[in-house]
Order: sequence, then C-alpha cells, then structure tokens
Amino acid sequence: MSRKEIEREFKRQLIARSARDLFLAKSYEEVTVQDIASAAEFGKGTIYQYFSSKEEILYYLIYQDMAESMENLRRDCSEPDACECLNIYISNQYDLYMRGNRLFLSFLRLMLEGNLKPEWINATGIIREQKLEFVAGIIARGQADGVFIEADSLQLARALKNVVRGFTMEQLELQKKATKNTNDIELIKAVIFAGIMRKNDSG
Amino acid sequence: MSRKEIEREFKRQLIARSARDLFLAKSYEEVTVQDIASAAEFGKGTIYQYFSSKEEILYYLIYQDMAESMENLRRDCSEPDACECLNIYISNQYDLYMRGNRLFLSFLRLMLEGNLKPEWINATGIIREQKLEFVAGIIARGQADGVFIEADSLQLARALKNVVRGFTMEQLELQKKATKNTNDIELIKAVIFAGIMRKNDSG
Amino acid sequence: MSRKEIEREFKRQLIARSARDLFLAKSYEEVTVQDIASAAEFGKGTIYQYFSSKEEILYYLIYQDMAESMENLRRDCSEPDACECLNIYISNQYDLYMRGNRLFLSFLRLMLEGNLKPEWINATGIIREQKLEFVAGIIARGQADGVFIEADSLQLARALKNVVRGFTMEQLELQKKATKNTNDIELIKAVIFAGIMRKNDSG
Amino acid sequence: MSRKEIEREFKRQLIARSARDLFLAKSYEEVTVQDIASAAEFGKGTIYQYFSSKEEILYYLIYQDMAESMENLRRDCSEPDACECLNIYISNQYDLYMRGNRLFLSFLRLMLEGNLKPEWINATGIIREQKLEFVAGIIARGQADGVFIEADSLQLARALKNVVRGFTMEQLELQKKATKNTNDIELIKAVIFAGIMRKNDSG
DNA sequence: TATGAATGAGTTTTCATTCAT
DNA sequence: TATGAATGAAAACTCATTCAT
Repeated sequence: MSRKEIEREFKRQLIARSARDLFLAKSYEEVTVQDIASAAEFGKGTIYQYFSSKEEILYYLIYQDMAESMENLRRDCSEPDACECLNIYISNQYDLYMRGNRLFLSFLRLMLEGNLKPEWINATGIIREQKLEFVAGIIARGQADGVFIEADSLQLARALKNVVRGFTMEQLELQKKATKNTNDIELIKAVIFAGIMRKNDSG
Repeated sequence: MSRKEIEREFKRQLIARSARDLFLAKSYEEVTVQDIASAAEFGKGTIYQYFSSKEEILYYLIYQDMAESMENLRRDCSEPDACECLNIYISNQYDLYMRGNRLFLSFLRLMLEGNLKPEWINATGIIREQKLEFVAGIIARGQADGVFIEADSLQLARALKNVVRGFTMEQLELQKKATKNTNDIELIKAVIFAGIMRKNDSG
Repeated sequence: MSRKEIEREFKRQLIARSARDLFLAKSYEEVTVQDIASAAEFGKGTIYQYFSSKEEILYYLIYQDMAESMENLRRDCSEPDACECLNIYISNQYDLYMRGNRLFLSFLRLMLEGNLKPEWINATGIIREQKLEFVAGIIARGQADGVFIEADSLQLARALKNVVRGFTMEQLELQKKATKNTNDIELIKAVIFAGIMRKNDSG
Repeated sequence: MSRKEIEREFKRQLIARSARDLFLAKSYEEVTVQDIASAAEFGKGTIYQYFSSKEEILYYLIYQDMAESMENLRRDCSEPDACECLNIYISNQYDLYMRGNRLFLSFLRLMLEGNLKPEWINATGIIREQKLEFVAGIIARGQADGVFIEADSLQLARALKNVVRGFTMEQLELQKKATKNTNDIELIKAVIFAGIMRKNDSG
C-alpha cells in the first residue's frame, strides 16, 4: 500500500469514525452527510472524495465490524477447549450486536429496499458464512471430544448466533443502553449449553 | 360501542388491512399515504380522519398483531401439558415474527428515533409483558411438574422469546420469503427444550 | 373534458405562462422551480402536481407554441395564392422563432443530452413534419400554377424553414431583442423567392 | 514569442484539443474539467494554469475555429470568379457549423446568461464581422461583374451565412451525425443563387 | 510548474399533513 | 364525512475552482 493509499485509508477511517458516533447517537437515517462532514471537520464535498455515498459509509462501518470480529474470534479461539471457545464467541458476538445492532438494522433495511450494491451484500454475506463455519468448526471439535450433542454443527452454529442476536434485539427494544449485560450473557450460555451439551447421564 | 363507533372501527380496519399488504410487499418507508388511500379506495385526506398519522397506522397494525397473538396464546394454551403449551407458543411466536418482523423493525426504528407517541410505546410494552408473564406462567407450571429446570421463569420466558426472534431475524437477513420453516422451528425447540429440560439422569 | 380537467388545464396554463416569462427573461437553466412557483403564486410542491418535472414545463410550452403556430398557418393560408401563403408562413415562422428560440435551444440541448422523454421528442417531431408537409403542399400548389421552380417541394419547404431559422439565430447571437424586424423578413423573402443571382433574362 | 510562450501555447493546444473531442462527443455541459484533465493527461489543477476557467477553454476553441475558418476563406477565395468564391464559402461555412454547432450553441447560451468575459464576446464578434465583410466584398465583386443582383452586399452576405446556419441547425435537431451532406449544400446553393421563383423570362 | 485534496454553493424532487369545500 | 389541492421542509450529490505542497 503506497503512502497515498495509506493516507486515504486513514481519512476514510476518520470520516467513518465520526459517522459511527453519529449513527449510534441518533440513527443512520437521521444523520445527514453534512453532519458527518462537520463532525469529521471536513467540507461536505470532501466526504464524497472518500465514499461514493452515505450508504457506503454504513457498509464500510459494518464490514469493518464484522471483519474485526471475525479476526478477534480467530485470535481468541485458538485454544483446544471447545466449550471455552464458545463462551468467548458468545461474549464477542453479544458485544458486537450490542454495539452494532442499530447499524445492522439500517443496513438490513437498505438491503431489503434494494438500495445496496450487490457487492456489499456479497462481501458481508461471505464474512457471515466464514464466521458461521468457524463456529461450526469449534462445535465439531467439541462433538469429536464427546462434549456436544451429535447434530449438524452448522445448524448448531446458526442456533448460537440466533440466540445471541435475539437477546440483543430485545435490549434494543427495551431501549437499554449498550452496556455489558453480564446476566444476559450467562442466561444465553445457560440456555445454549444445557441445550447442546450432551447429557452425561451415564456418569 | 355505538353504531357510529363500530362503523368507524370497521373503516380503520379496512384502511389498516390495505396498509399491511403494502407494508409487507414493500416496506413501511417505501409506501406512501397516497398508496394506502388508493389501495383502500379512499381519498388521501380520508385516511387522516381515521388515523392521526402514518405512524399510527403502523402502531395499529402492530398492536393488533400482538393482541391477537396474545389472544391466540390464551386460547390455545389452556391444556395442562406445559411442554405442549410451549410448543404451541414457539410456533405461534415464530409465525408472528416471520409475518411481522419488517413491521416490527420499522416500529422499532421509529421508536428509537423518538417519533412514536409514548402511549403507543406503553401499550405495546404492556402486551409484551403480559405475554412474557403468560409464558412464564406456563414455565412455572412445568417447573412445578418437575419438567423444567429450576430457574427464574420470567428469565426463561425471555430466553424463549429471544431465541425465536433471533431465528426469524436471520430469515430476514437471508431475504428468505416468509414461509413456514418447520426445520427451524424444530431446531429452536431442540435447543430450547434440551436446554431448559431437567436432565432426568436419575431415571 | 370534465370540469376537473378544465380547471387542471387552466392551472397548467397559469404555471406555464409564468414559466415562459421567466425562461425568456433569464433562461431555462437559470430559472429554478421555486422561481416558477413564486411567480405563479403557488407553493413549490404544487408545481409538481401539474408537471412531472421542470423539463415537462418546457416541453408543454414548446408543444403549445408549435401547435398554435401550425393552427395559425392552417387558418391563414387558406387562400389560393401560393406566393402570398408563403409570405404569411415566413412571417409567422419568423415570429415563432424570434419569440421561442431560447426555449427551442434549451429543448434542443436537453434532447441532445438525452434528458427528454421520447414521447416528447416524437410529439414535437410530428408537428414539425406536419408543418413541413403543409408548406410543401403550398409550394406544390405554386408549382402547379407555374409560379415556383420544379423541385422536390418538401426540400424547398425545408429550405424555407431553415432560411428563416438562420436569420432568427443571428438575432439571438447579436442579442437583439425580439422585436419584429421587418427588414429582415423582407430580406428573407427576397432571397427565398429570387436568390441573389441576377436573372440574365436579356440573353 | 519566447520559447516559454511557445511551450505554453503548445500545452493550451493540447488541452483544448482534448476538450474539443469531449465536447463534441458529449456536450460542453456534460464534460467536467476532470474529464478534460484526464484526457489531456494532466492534473485537474494544471488546467487552471493554462485557462482561467472552463468557459475560457470553450472560447479558445471557438475563437480558433472562427479564426481558422477566416484564414481558409482568405486563402481559398483569392480567385476572381465571385460565384466560385461563394461556392467555396458556403461549403466551408457549412462544414464549420456542422462541426461546431454544439459548441457555438453552448457559447451562445453562456453569452446570453452573461457568463462570458466581454472581451471574448468582442473578439468573436470582430471575426464574425470580418468574415461578413469579406464575403460582402466577394459579392460586391460579383455585382460589379453584373453576376449578382444589386442590393446591399453586407445584407446579402448575412443572408448567405444565415441560410447556411439554418440548414446546419436542422441537422442538429434531427440528431444527424456531422457527416458531409452534399445534397444539402447543393440545395443551399440553389436557393441562394436562384431562389424558388420560376424565372418567367419567357414573358 | 504540476498536482489533487478540499470546498460548499446550488437545485430538483418527494411526501406527510392540512384545510377549504 | 370525504376529498384532493396546496404546501414546504428536507437532503443527497456534483463540480468548478482554489491553494498548499
């Protein structure tokens, strides 16, 4: 990456960061490009030198969140204990959703309304699947160790993700601030583990 | 309710029904009041005789969905078998979300943006809690019967709801049509039950 | 035409008239829709109830000019003297261009840039051809009477039109006000009828 | 002209040439300064080292066209036969307009909107008059030879120009490509030289 | 001299809502 | 009660031009 490209990417980051703050404080829809420009201390036109549209800023933010989360997962889930790995995953995923749900929801709406470039949908879709497969891998490991029930690991991975997401959606609905809700994470884990854990009734 | 009021309510229904069809075909944001009026075969101004705003139509729709769902639940979960009751609840809730998620999401957004009358937020909040408590009651019944694990029944009810919601959100994300996804319902039940079921390892 | 339609057409006229005044005083490009609305004493949004776009206002204006001019021609050129008919045509056409050239030029530019609905291009094209054929008819009559040279009457009609247009373009270029320039009309007639060659009738 | 000046002028030519190609392919309005810079393989800022504005590029192009055309005329119309000279003039002028009409029209619009430096308007006006006088001179020569009718030679020169321009405008209107239209040139000559009236020399 | 990053003015169009009839 | 004509706020995006390097 040339110096030019590095500088460019740096400014994209600056703009995107300002945008994220605004998007989370208000909402994607309520924030104007002028707002973003002002917050980033740029002129409005300058924003368009770095992003082709307001939508692209949102995509950039979301893609980064997902990519970073995926990276964290790979880094933090290297240990052999599948159970512990899932614990980490759940916490990470919970945090990711709690932080980003409003953004994800706006992105989702844009997608459903057909206002998103297919390549953006693809790119996010790919990461989503990678993550799913990664988690499925962990589960498969656990299954091999006889810790988890025998079932399609990919389906179980989906279930995990969906349970986490459901809980975070609820927080949004209740207008709870995005504070770490340890109790909920425990509840999630309890439900999930008692669910997918093999019942070692034999002894 | 006087005849006048009955007639009025009838027309509100007409309008709301037309609106729902449109909201689901496109989205709340993409449908104009004119669209609704045309579909309902009324003049645009007439809509405002029956609803104070476009938002109120959405609220009306959502409130009805929730109320009806609550009613169904009460009707269908009268039998003593807690397990079977939860099965019914899960199916109902799954259907409810699959049908109405887009509407709920728009409602959520409007709420977060502060564009909803507090009374609407309250009214929906109350139903939500009623339902939660109703489900908690079922669970408590199951606990009393020794079928479910011992844990705060309200928390377990929340968990149930959130798991279902998480699964339905995923369908939205994947742009799946709102078709009954039996496999997913089974997966949900499997996770939930194996999770909250008391492990009868004793025999 | 129903009363509604008549009223609607009347308001379209009001708006279009205001627009014409502004377009001629400044130019199509320099006039904003807000300007038109203000001049017509309407709100900006109201303009869009009567015209789908600023471009359509221009089209409306131009189509009316052309249609009216065609009508005038039919009415005024009923007499048998082909020569006199052409005189009338030339005067009419000269006036038409002197009044409308700026509008025509904007319309032309919009067309070349592909910003005009094909139906508009067609509609104006049809009138143009009708007029051309009408003039060709006059010329054919003159030819039958032995007054005009034998040549393709449609080509001669084109020539007539083009000569007039050329003269009016020059006035625009010289920023002359759209005053009736009798001398030029005479010059046009002289050229068209006789050319610049001396008729060497002597031998 | 110093070497510096020559180099400068050379680069102005490079830029202008690139601009012309683009202006003719699309239109003055649709071409951005960035387009011109890219085509000329310069940075955008560099363009402003050689031209004070986008408008000046257009002026430069038009002035050159006119000057070159004037030059050609002087060179090609040295022979004594006035008739032949006019033939040459007509062909040249026809070509000039066919090539440059879109540019001229944009220039005209900018002028009418008051966006052109007075000196540019003057400069082009002067060439236009020179040309007119030159053609008038030819006509006067023809009149002296008894070839052309007796009439103000300047007026006849105007007529010539206007006839040619009218024909070329029509081509634009019909969206015809700028191909040499020999038939039209012949038609123009026929009209100009002889008019449409049958010479009733017989009596 | 060459560059391109930064700028912000400027305009069309949509649409929820009001209100006179 | 029903209507739809009138309204105007609101926002994304483009592009000629400037200027620091």
